[in-house]
Amino acid sequence: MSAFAERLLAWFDASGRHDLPWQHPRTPYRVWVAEIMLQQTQVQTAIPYYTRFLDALPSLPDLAAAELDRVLALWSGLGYYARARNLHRAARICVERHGGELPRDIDALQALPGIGRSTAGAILAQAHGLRFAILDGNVKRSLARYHGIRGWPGSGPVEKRLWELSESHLPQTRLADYTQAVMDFGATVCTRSDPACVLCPLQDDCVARREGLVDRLPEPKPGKPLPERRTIMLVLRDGDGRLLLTRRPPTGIWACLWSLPEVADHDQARHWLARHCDADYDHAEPLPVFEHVFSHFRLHIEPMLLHVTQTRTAVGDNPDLRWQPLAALDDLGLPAPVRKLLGSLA
DNA sequence: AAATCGTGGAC
DNA sequence: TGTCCAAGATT
Repeated sequence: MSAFAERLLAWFDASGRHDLPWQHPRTPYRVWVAEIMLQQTQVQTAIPYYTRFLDALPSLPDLAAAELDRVLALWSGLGYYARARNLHRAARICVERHGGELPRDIDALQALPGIGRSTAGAILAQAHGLRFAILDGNVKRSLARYHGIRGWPGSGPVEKRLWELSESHLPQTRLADYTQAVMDFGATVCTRSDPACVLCPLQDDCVARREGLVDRLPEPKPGKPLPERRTIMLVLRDGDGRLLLTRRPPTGIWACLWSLPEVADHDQARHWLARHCDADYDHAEPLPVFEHVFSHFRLHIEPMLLHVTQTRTAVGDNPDLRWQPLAALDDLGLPAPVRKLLGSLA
């Protein structure tokens, strides 16, 4: 076994995390949901969502049988909602083609929507003890430092090299513990800023440590300026404390979530109101403008509050439009800033 | 290969 | 405050 794996396993036994929710019991379904939920998401952020999700949908068949709206409601606030849609779709595929279980075959696993190479490896190693590597942000950072790898880890050639290194360190046994160990190590010792090199079990062989490059590796992603966009959100309220929501299209930002009607300008707002509820836009009350920042653009949101009486006209028989009681917003998947905005109305 | 896809933590 | 980026995948 490589010194890398041997020392990490010893470190894990003494200092790793052994009480994370998905470790007890460590079933394939529970590991799978955790791995998807933890993509691009910190452990601390995911845990409350995870416990709520497993409480509501404790098994894969439960997930497959659930409505997508319910799954998105459980995911609401976590972001990257394609993860929830793919999780739901993959569960139904498992019920149809794999006997209601997650396949153990790496190719069948990776063929499921939302499961890439690293997530497939993490599931097989943690749930079944199989000998597959992972390459998440923790492992990329740790290996870039340990081996002194230059370049941004997200670039093609560097990522290819890191995959080779990750596989080269795999032990022959204890794959579940080892996989948890490398992630714990990156999250708690070999951290992005101010890593605990003094406590590091790998410090004697770490190239970055030896050459004084710890704070320069891994190299950062080339930055780009954030484009700015603006939108007007219509907050339509009826006399019974209900709000008019619209289901967003199946592609693009916040796909399939329920949100407020959006228009580009005040002229479009008048047209929208004339078509749906004949409310008087001149009586609209501008609420405070606020910003919401995505990974790839910044959105300026201008909410306009209106009181509506012609509620029947507004909905018609459009299934993507509904009046939702303020007290029942938890039943639907809403974008985080929309949930916050509507929550402050009460 | 580069864009797209959320939100919040941490410095 | 702005900036980076976190248990990445998909197109």
